[in-house]
Amino acid sequence: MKLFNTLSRQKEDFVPLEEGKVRMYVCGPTVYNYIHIGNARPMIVFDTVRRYMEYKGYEVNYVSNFTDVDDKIINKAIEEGTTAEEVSRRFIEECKKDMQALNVKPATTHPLATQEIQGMIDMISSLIEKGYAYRAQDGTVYFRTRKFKDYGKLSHKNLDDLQAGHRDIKVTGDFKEDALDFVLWKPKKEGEPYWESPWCKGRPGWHIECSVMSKKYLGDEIDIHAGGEDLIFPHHENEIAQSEAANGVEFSKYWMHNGFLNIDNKKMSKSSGNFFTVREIGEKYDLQVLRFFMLSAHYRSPLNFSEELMEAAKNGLERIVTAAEHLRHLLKNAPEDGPAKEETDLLHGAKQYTEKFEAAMDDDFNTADAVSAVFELVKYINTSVSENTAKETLNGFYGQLKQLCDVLGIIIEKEEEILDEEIEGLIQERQAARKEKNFKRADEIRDLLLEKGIILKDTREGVQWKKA
RNA sequence: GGCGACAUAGCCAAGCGGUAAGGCACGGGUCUGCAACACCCUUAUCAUCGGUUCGAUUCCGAUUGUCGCCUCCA
Repeated sequence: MKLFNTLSRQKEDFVPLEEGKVRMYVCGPTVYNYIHIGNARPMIVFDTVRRYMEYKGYEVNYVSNFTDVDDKIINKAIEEGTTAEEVSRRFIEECKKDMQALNVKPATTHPLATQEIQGMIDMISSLIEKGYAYRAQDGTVYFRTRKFKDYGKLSHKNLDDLQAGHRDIKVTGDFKEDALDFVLWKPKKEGEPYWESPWCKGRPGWHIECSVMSKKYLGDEIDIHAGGEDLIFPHHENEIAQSEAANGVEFSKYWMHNGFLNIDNKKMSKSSGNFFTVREIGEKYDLQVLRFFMLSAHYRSPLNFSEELMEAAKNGLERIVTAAEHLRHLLKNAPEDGPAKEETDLLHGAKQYTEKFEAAMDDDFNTADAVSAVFELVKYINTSVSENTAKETLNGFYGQLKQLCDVLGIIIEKEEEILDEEIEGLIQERQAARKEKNFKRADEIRDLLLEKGIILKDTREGVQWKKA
């Protein structure tokens, strides 16, 4: 299995620190609102990475935080006349609902920044002891960036260029030793939540949270650290500096970053008005469609979002789900006797698609290619099965399709839905009408059912129905 | 200004040295009472210019265009 490591800017073979196990940390959202569809990309992408690792037999310890203390949360709380704690608690719950609808598996641990303050204080103290951090006269604690020799190794920047870039926007009036130094602990302002610390009443800087939570739940050294590409600098660069300075070992072996989701080829932003929450999209589409859409491109490429593309994704997903439905339908009346030789051969021939799928995923999680393997399998199945296909064969196809879709987090298995008596009766009546060639009545009933959200299909093997 | 990414059919998107996967949409057809589903057929020389090579979409250089990071935005 190869993955692209931002650190080396190359695809590298994945070799875990510990045989058969993966320790993975993904930077989670700041919970001051419903998550937007840009937040959903890393969630979906790295959930898929995790699923594939598990498919390959790794035991994955997957940690993803919620940043629940931050200026934006505090502002929201002030706006609503409530507490930051209430705001973050509420949106964590809402976020979890969205994640469930996107079929993102819950992390092994979802730590909260506010629950890990002591660990942060400990790490900051240790950094001060080692000379990597200092307390300024206003109580702010800064990281001494230039002291950390490897600073810039992830984002491939050198400090002097950074300094030059900063010159025109350099903020004066603070107590930093150097413009590049970043905040580890900041003093509270009036009305803000705060914690006691050796330096002042205040709260942690953003970067220290992830370093601490990663250390606590995964250890000093981890396999994979992931997040959006915008986090490379400064967030992840700073995490590396903090963790490696404090722990004395390499923080993360591999760094993975997803490309951005754009709207009409522009970066999504509230100020531009091209901003969608997952919740909003969910009103119009099953969020499975959003997930499927996100997997249609490579995770490192920018991905454009539009209504047209969602429609295309919806139709494509439908094709896969329909094939699965068809198999389940056939399975109800399938012959029990063992499969003929030809069928066994067909089943065997289908293995090539699983191989193609795995090859794609092994190559830096090429989900676009993996999805195409699923489509090819669907076509293969559609042309291979009929009402005469043996149960065992159908089960074989179904199992294979399901296995691949499970890796992608695409749900093809629906709970057996129960029709109510009225609808059941209408379907029966329509069948009777069709038998008598009373097609007018048959079509009336079909339209009626459509209004009730039931779509009928008359197949060679009988009537199929599904919810619209 | 510094660093980086990308440019493949109407749209989306793989491939990355040996003459272009897959999906959506469109058109034609088979099946079906019709519809839907499914199946079959049809649709590209890979931004431009140069170079390397027996051979390049795939490597190198230049040009044009788009985008991102350098601002606690995933």
